[in-house]
Amino acid sequence: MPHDTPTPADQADRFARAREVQAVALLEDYVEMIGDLIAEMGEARVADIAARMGVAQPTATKAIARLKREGLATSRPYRGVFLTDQGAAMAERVRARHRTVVELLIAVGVPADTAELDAEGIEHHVSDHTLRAFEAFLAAMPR
Amino acid sequence: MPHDTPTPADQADRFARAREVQAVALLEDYVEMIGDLIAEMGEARVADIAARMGVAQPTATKAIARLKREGLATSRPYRGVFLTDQGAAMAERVRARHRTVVELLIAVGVPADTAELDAEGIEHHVSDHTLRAFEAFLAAMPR
DNA sequence: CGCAAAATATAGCATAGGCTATTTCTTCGC
DNA sequence: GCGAAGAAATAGCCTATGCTATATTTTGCG
Ligand SMILES: [Mn+2]
Ligand SMILES: [Mn+2]
Ligand SMILES: [Mn+2]
Ligand SMILES: [Mn+2]
Repeated sequence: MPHDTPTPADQADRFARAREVQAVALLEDYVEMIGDLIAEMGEARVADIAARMGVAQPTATKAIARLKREGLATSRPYRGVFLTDQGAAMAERVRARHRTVVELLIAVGVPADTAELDAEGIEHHVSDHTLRAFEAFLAAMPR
Repeated sequence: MPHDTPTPADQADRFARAREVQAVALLEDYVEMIGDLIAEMGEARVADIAARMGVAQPTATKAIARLKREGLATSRPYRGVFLTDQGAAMAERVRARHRTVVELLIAVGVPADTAELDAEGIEHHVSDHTLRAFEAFLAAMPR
């Protein structure tokens, strides 16, 4: 039977899932980037975080407050930001997924710069199941 | 030169792009779905829109107000919702992209139901450039 | 018809995520 | 060591997107 129309409830579930993903996407991006900053510069300062996210400094401060609230980061006033074990684990996972998504896009013919641009949004919606499929596809690639 | 680290400004632009995409994603989903409802049922009622989006009815009403504000839909109180030419054109585009994304996912080995689930979020971040690459990849497929 | 039920709109509330302007703290150079 | 500059925090504002509770309008039926 070729592509049934999904039931309204099915479709509602899909949209709900997309909304949930969206709610954590920002946290994922911050955590990944804070990890990068610590790796590159030894510390993650609010000003650098804001610059890389392309937001105003108070916006970054507010996001960091949320990271702390959710147990992903720590910080003390006027000091840098650090990842908790949980935050570091998320950063690791998110970074690996980001790489895989970019590679998959390139593998199907997307130019590298476009792949990077689109991956920044796409990555958050790639489920574990899909990620494994991407990995298998890349592993099976000629070249 | 293998994958330079992007400059902070480059990365900021990528995040900014992802934020812009996100701002129109909801409109795209509503417009596509309103188009579906009109095609299937002859009209799009607020209650059906809310049910398919998986949100409360006032949430749908509010989203419809935004569609109207942005020139994508029309409606009169207590009557159904209609798409403007602009809204119908967006629905068409979004529906085609949705299909292509699902097909691409399936083509690289993602199970159909997972593909549908992930595509609902992914689609919005697929640029025209990437979409064309997907189409080319699918066209070149054996089978 | 005429009224109850269903559909829709409205009111009012919350959170996330943006912003600018201002205050407060830290750092650094003299 | 002190004062200016720089960094971070805070205050206060806005919009988008959710929600529940309630009012209003339309519809269908006896
Ligand atoms: Mn991202
Ligand atoms: Mn990323
Ligand atoms: Mn969607
Ligand atoms: Mn869609």
